[in-house]
Amino acid sequence: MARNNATIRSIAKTAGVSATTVHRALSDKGEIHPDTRKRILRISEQLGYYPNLPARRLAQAKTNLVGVLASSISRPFESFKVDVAVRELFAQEYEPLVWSGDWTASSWEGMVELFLSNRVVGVLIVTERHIDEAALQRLAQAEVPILGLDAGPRFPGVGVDRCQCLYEMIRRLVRRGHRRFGVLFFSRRRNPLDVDKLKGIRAALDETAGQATLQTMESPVGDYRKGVVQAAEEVLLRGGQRPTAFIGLSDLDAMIFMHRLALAGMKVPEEVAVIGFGDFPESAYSVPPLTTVALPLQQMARRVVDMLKTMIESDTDEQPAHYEEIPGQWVIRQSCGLAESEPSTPGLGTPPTN
Amino acid sequence: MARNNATIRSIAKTAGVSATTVHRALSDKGEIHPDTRKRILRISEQLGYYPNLPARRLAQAKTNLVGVLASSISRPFESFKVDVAVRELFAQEYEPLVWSGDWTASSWEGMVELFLSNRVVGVLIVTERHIDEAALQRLAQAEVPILGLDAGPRFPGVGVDRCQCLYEMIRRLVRRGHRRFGVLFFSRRRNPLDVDKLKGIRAALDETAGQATLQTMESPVGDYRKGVVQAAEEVLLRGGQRPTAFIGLSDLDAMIFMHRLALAGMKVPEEVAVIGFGDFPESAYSVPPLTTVALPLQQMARRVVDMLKTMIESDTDEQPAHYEEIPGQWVIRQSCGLAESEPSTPGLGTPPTN
DNA sequence: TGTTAGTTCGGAACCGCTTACGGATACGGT
DNA sequence: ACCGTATCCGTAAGCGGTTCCGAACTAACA
Repeated sequence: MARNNATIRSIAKTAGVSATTVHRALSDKGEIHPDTRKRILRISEQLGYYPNLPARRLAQAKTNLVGVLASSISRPFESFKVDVAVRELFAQEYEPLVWSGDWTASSWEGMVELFLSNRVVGVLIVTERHIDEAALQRLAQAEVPILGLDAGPRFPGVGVDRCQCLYEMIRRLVRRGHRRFGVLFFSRRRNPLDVDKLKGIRAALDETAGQATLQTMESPVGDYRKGVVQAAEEVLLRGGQRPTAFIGLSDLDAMIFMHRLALAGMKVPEEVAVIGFGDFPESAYSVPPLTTVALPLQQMARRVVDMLKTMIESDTDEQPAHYEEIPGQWVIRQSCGLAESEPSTPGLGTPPTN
Repeated sequence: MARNNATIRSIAKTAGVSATTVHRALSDKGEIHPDTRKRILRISEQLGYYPNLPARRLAQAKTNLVGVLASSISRPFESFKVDVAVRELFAQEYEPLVWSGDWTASSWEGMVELFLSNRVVGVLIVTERHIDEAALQRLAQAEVPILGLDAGPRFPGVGVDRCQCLYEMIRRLVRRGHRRFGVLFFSRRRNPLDVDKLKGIRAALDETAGQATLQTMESPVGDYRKGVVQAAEEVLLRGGQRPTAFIGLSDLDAMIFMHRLALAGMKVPEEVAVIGFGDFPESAYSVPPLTTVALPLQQMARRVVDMLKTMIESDTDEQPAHYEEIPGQWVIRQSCGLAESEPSTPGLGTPPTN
C-alpha cells in the first residue's frame, strides 16, 4: 500500500523550503521567487504529486462541487443533458457530482445527503421530472443555489420555449391542410414542459375557429414504449376519423409511433404526418427522417453555468436568478410533409459516434 | 452564508459531551451508552447535521470513491453500463466518480488527475474503447485496482462471451440457408470486443468449408451513423451478390441499416436478415423488431463490484483478479427470420421510461 | 478492603492543505 | 543613520472528522 505519498510537506522537505512556499508555488498566486517556484514544480513533478482534494476542500471554506440532478443517466434524451452539463462544468473549473436517482421515495434523502455531505456549492437540475418538495426544501435551507437546465419554469435557469415551437409548427401544418391532430400524453409523465407544448398546440388550433381539432390519447400502460405502440394502434382503428398529423412529445414517441405505422403499412408523411421534439441523433436516420426541434443545449448549458457561477461568487446571493426561455429550432425533414430545410448542425453537443 | 454549520463539535457542545462521543454515536461502532447515543442522534437531527465528507476522507486513510471511466455518458449503450455501475456502487456503499471523457489526448491527464486527486480506491472501466496507456500506467503505479465491466479481456473483470454468441447465431443462420453474410467495421472503432465477434463469425463459417462467406465493409466516414448508411448502400448496389444476412455489431448498427433497407423498399427478414447486439430498449420496437443479444448487465455489475471490493479490502492485493466471461442470451425477434423465442426480460437494468 | 475486569467517556494528536500574520532582507529616499 | 516600502518566505493555527490512549466509574471477585 504505497499509494500516493507525496504531500506538500514531503515536497517542502526535499526542496528545503516550507509547506507554505510549496503551496504558493503550486497555487501560482502569492509572492514567490520565479526560481524557487520552478524548482518546486520540478520536484513535485518528480515525486508524482497529486493534490489531496479532500484536504483542500476541508481547508477552503467552499468546494468546487456542483450536484447534477438527473432522473436516470440512461434516459435517451436526458443523458445528453447530463453529458453537456458535465462537460460545461468541467470547462468552468467545477467538478460535477451526478446523482442518477431511481425516483423511489426513499432515495430522495439519499440525494440530499450526497449533495450536502459533499458540500456542493450548487445544484443543476437536468430533468423535467417531478422532484420531491421536501428534498428541495432541505437543499434550499442549506442555501445551495438551484438552477434548471431545460427543467421547466419551476426553477431559475434556461429552457426552450416549447409553447412557441409547437405553435409555429401546428400553424404550418394547418396551412398545409391538416385538420385532425393527435398527441399522446403518457399518464405518468404529465409534466410542465409537456403542458407548455399543449398550450402552443391549442393556441394554434384556436386560430382556426374550431376547424382543426386535437385528439389527446392517454396511455395506461406501465411500459412507456408499449404505451406509445398502444396509442398508435388506437389511432389506426379510428379509420376515416384518424388524425392526419401526430405530434410526438419527444423524438422517441414519434419514432416508435412511426414504426408501428410502418408495420400497418401506412405511409408517412402521405397518410400521417409525424413530428417529434429533441432532435435525437437517431432521428435523422429514421424511416422517414424525422422532423423535430433541435435544442441548443451547448449554449444553454454555458448560460446556466454562468448564472450559477455568479450566484456562487456573489456573497449577497439573495437576488434569485430568473428563468429564461430561448427559442428552439425546427429541423424540417421528411416525416412532416413540409418542404425540407437545410440540415442544421445538431444542438446536442458532441454527437456520440456509436 | 449560513450554510451548514453543524459539526460534531457543535453537537458535542449542546449535548454536553466530547466530540469523540458524538463520533461514536454517529458511527455506531465503539462503546457508548444507549441513552447518550439516542440523545446525540436526536440533537444532530435537530441541528440538521450532515457529515463533512471531505473531512472524513482526509481523516480516514481511504475514501469510498470509485472512478467510473466512460467514453461518453450519452452513448446509446454505454450510458446503460454507467447507470448500472453507478447504482451498484451506491448499493455497495461506494461513491461513484464518473468521468465522461471527450477522448481528446489532452483529457487523459485530466482523468488521471481527477481520480488520483480525489483519492479513488478503485476504477471501473465501462467502455470498450481504447484507453491511453500512459494514463493507465499512472493509475497502476498509484496501486489503484482497475476492473472492467464489459470492457474486454484487456482488464480483469467480467464480460460477455461475444465469440460464442456470434458463433451460435451464425451457425443457426447457416442452417437456415444463408450463405452470404455482411458485417460493418467502423474504422475508428476496431476494438477487441468487435474482434471477438469476428472470431465467432469466422469459426462458424469455417465449418461450412467455404460454402458460406463473409463480406466485411469498412466505413471511412467520420460520422458513425452516416457510415452505416453508406455501408448499407454499398451492400444494396451489389445486387445479386449482396449478403442475405447482415450482422450489426451493435443494435444501433442494425437499426440504422434496417432503416436504410426500408427506404430502398427491401424486406427484412425476407430479403435480408438482420441481427444486432446489446438489446437496446428500442430494439423491441424497431421495424421489424430486432433479433439481438441481451447482456445480463445487472448481474455483471454486481460481480465486478464484488471483485473490486475484495481487491480493495485485501491489503495484500497483489493477486490480480481475472477476466471472466459469461454467456449472453439471444433474444429472437422477427428481423432474423428464425422462429421467435419467448421475450426475455431485458438485461439492461431498469429500463428508462422515456 | 484490595484487585481485576468491563463499561463509558474525554484529551489530544493527526490527516493534508490553506491562510493570516509577521520576520528577514534589500533597496530607495531623507 | 533612520524610516518606509517591496519582495520573499516561515510559523502557527486552523478546517471537521478519526483514532489512540488513558481516566473515571461501576460491578464482581478474592
